[in-house]
Amino acid sequence: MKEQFHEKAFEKITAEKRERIMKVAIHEFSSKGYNAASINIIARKAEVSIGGMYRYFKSKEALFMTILDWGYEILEEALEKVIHMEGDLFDRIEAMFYISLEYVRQYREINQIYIDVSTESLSSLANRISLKMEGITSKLYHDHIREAQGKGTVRKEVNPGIISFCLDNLIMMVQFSYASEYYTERMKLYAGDDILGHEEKLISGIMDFIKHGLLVDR
Amino acid sequence: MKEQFHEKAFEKITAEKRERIMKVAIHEFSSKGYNAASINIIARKAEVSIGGMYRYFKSKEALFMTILDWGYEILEEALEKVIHMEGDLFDRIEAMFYISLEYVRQYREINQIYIDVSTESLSSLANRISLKMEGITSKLYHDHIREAQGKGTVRKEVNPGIISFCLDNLIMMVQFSYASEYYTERMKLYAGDDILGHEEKLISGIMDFIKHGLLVDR
Amino acid sequence: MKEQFHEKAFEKITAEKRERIMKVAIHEFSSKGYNAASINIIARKAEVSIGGMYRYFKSKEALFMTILDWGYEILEEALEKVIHMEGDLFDRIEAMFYISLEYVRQYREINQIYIDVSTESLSSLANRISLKMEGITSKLYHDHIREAQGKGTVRKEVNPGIISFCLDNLIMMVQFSYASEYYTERMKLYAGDDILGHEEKLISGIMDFIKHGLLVDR
Amino acid sequence: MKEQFHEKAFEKITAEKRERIMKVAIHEFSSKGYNAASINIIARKAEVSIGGMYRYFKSKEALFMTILDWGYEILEEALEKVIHMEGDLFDRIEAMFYISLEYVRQYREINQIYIDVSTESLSSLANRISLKMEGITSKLYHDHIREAQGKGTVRKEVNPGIISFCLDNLIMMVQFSYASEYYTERMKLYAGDDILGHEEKLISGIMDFIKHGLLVDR
DNA sequence: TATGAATGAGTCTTCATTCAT
DNA sequence: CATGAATGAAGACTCATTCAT
Repeated sequence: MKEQFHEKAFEKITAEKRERIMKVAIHEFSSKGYNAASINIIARKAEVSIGGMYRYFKSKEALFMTILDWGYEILEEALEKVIHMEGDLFDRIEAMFYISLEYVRQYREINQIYIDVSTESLSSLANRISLKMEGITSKLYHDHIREAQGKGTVRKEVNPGIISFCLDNLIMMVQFSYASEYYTERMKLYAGDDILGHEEKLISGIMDFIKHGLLVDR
Repeated sequence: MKEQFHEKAFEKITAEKRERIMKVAIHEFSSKGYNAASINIIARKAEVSIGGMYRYFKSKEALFMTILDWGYEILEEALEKVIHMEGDLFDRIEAMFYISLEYVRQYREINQIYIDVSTESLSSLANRISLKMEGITSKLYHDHIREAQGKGTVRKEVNPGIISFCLDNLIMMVQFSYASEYYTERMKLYAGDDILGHEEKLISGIMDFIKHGLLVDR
Repeated sequence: MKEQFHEKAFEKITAEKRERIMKVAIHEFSSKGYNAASINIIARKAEVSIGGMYRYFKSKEALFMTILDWGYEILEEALEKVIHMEGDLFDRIEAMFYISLEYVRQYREINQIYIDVSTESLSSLANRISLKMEGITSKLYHDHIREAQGKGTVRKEVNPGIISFCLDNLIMMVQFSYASEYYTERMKLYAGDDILGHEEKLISGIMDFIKHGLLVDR
Repeated sequence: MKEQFHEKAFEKITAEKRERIMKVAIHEFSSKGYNAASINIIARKAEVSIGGMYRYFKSKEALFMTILDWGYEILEEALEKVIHMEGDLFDRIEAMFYISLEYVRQYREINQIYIDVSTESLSSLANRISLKMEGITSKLYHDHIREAQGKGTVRKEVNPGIISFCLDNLIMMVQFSYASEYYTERMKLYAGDDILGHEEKLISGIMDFIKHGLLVDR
């Protein structure tokens, strides 16, 4: 039974209105951050009365959580594909890169919000939700690394935990780099100004690094 | 000629007072985030008059920038060691990990603030400052990777830009993982609960991955 | 022809629903006070639609008045007994004490609301209702004091008006003392912590005082 | 060391301003009750900025408590006279009536606020303060009743606790009757419409009742 | 008749900034 | 120079009441 952060009233309004509210709210939170975002402004921009807003969401936090949750649901769906796909460890990792990229392209603002959430100041509740997802992917990496070690393709000395950490770091940073302007600039600084628009090159470069890092020496 | 974010008056007060203000401000910004932090509270806690605060810093933003700047100066000093150290690429990378770790341990709160800054919502000016540093390290990686390729130790196919990006991502994420509670939890999820306190193991695991990822096949 | 504060619609609903609304409303008003009480919350808790609420009562005030009225009706019934009982002045006074006690025990929350009403801030209309009752009892005292003076049992110098006032004050304060926590504490301060549960002692002590105060010297 | 409910800043402003704020606040609280009173309105009427208000008082509650406290201090001073006066029990009781009357005439609105405070809904903290005073007077009555019993003037059977309770009830109700319109109406109902302006008659009537109620039979 | 969605003025409170002293 | 009093716009949130369905 899923935890709900919005009130039932939010489900009863027209899809158009619901989406308008979410869109405006996501934009407000992503561009100003949780604290500076204003419910009153969101209400005005979404052409909803303030009282209405509070019928849909008990509090500012509830609205924020609803957004986080919605974003994770979408990401979860996307990850389902990786979980059930065929192929070896590296196929999956590569798929993860492309899915992350796809996700950030479609939902850039949501991704910016996630970066915010990782901030010390945001409520631990938000943190916990946000970690749910990581639990799934970490297990995914672990299992497939072990499996590959069993098959003899990945080096025995490799520590699955530490490598999972590295892999997710690499993927997450690519995602961040496409989500926030700051990280985009940073990526351009390292990988070159022309990296934008050449994502396959970026990913194949990283995959090459990963494969050599993990595969048994030939 | 360095950009200054504080007023000259700030330089004229006693070092003790200056440090007290910085300490209190850093704590306030790191624990509450930029928006929720309050200049009035900082002034009160630092036992400085509000008027004084505004004589030292034109605005809340200026105080924030001063903190960022100060943090980067310290980091810069630390990085100087890596730039001038002897040893090969991998020695330097490893040194970077340890220096980052040392830095985050000594200046945890500053590091939390940097995480905040990478957020979309904080002014692009802050972003620019924060990127200064990355410029230096990216060049460092680039140069040494090329050098190592020249010597024949690192594989020719390796793209120095992309790998620089990967290396810094790995280092930065270790740093984040020790700075913010959120990222600490995440690291434990991937690398195991007992990773805290076993930093050499973590770093040697990552270094092993990096070396295999870059070295020519034996 | 009784003044009605509710709409006719309120009489057409089932007794069960009517009582549920009254019960919830009494609880809300007594625990939060008139201003802080919320019609919307009362509606929700009583499982009545807001629109319904406003069909039964024109306004928050009308609901409040209905409650007051209902409470007085019950008290009135109880007082009927005293009016028609046999016995002398003092029997009646004592009966008043016991009836008040019984009333406050059964309808504690209503009594708390009456305390509220005596407050300057509540509308003068509410005040008028609340005074209806006092008119009856004051006449009761007057008449019986005069009668007793006629019979020679009560001292001639006694001013019936002033003594009525005193008697009702003593009775009302006992009632208040059992209705509100504040007045309970106060009573314990004066009459001793162990007075609760020893109401006969309290009342007989007061009656002794009253009798000596009024009776002709023997 | 007295508990302070206002901020130090409140002591530093001019007496004129301080009194203006108190006067306006007392009027607002007494006429609307705690919940309906608005700090913003108080600020506007007292010609103080909202921010200013909050520099003087941490919260609405703090302002309210400051008022309560101030009222009690004045009452306390007045009661000092009774404590240190010469005369027997009845002289003191009579003095209490006159002091209460004087107090309510000078500080009618404060007295209305006290009536409010005894309401169930107001914070227990306010209640505690408000009970401080009663502690003093209850002891006063107790002691003097016992003393009079020792001297043989007051009947032995009289229970000092219960009688203290009665005495204070009678005094308090006179006070209430001059403080709130509701209680004034009620008093007129019992003691006659012409009782206003004939306070000596009222008090001597009550005193007669009390004396006969307590003195040994002659 | 009955519902409950919608409204928006108004509540308490915070805080960056200014400026008279 | 230095202080800290003063400002008031803005924020999250509540609630009596209306009205379309």
